Amino acid sequence: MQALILASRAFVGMTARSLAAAEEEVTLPQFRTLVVLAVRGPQRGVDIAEELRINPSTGTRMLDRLARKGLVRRTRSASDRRVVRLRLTPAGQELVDQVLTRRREELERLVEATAELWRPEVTRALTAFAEAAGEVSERDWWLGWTEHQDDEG
Amino acid sequence: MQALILASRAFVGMTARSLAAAEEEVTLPQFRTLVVLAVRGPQRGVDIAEELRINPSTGTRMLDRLARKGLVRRTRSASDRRVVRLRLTPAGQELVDQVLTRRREELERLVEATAELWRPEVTRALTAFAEAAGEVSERDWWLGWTEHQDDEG
DNA sequence: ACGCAAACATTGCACAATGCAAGAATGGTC
DNA sequence: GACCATTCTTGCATTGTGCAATGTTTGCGT
Repeated sequence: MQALILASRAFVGMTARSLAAAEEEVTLPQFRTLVVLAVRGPQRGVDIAEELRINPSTGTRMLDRLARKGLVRRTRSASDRRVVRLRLTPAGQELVDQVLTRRREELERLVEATAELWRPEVTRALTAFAEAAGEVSERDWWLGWTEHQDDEG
Repeated sequence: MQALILASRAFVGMTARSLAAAEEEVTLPQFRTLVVLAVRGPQRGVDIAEELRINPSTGTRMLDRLARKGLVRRTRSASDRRVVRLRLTPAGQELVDQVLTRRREELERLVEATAELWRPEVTRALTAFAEAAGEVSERDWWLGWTEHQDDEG
């Protein structure tokens, strides 16, 4: 169990490091917003807010900031003029791509370095543990980190 | 590797749930501050700030709020009148105790439920993984969660 | 003893993130 | 057409955050 805690921590640390690249351009909540748009495609404001579990008003202002930075674009829907359609600009897409690519590379490197560890009995044990520990939703998972999930020190 | 991701997620979800009890009284950063005081004992403001990796000014105001809630107490040091000594009030101590106790119980329940999983080869694999993934500092670990590390959905 | 630099806490300022409540615009229904 | 629901936005309040400046105190060197 202690070993699992250690391993979880290491895994999380790696995820946090792969995010560091983006933190000069956007904050973590802003990046999460971008990821929603990258993963789900153009969305309505209300859908983004729901996805991120934030109040729509918070979403509006988050998107204000992202639009100001040139990372998302707002367009009023013609079919339903209440809704605002949000989508990534090329710059926003690129930012997300960079982080996701980096993360994937880190993960691949790690998989390669530890391939021999993942024997069936190990993965069986982890899966059983996950079941015993209970369910956590798929979404939100890797997005839910604070800036302070870092190393140093 | 996928299994480890799952297990990590489950573990984190459990941690987040054990924090939920406190979230009606204090925010997560506030709770982290309380934990520092609980774990390290009475501290100077500057030490708390360093421990939490925040600016001292942020710490001052965080402690303002906690003092207003009656969870910490400030006393000017007599030996060095520059420093302010912070310590938990009984209410603050109790709040931390509640959460930590709950977390410990959850962990014990989980250990018990999964005891047979933790064979030597499993823990060996996890430890090796942690080493390969790189180091993350001991402190900050379980404190570094946002409120959004929840389930539902 | 004096002065000066360092240490510590705080305050001022700016900004991001957040929720609730209210409002404006639009769409759909009866 | 009246009414209600949906969608977004704005106003207001609060927390969390950092940087810069300030005030107080300490310690050191001369």
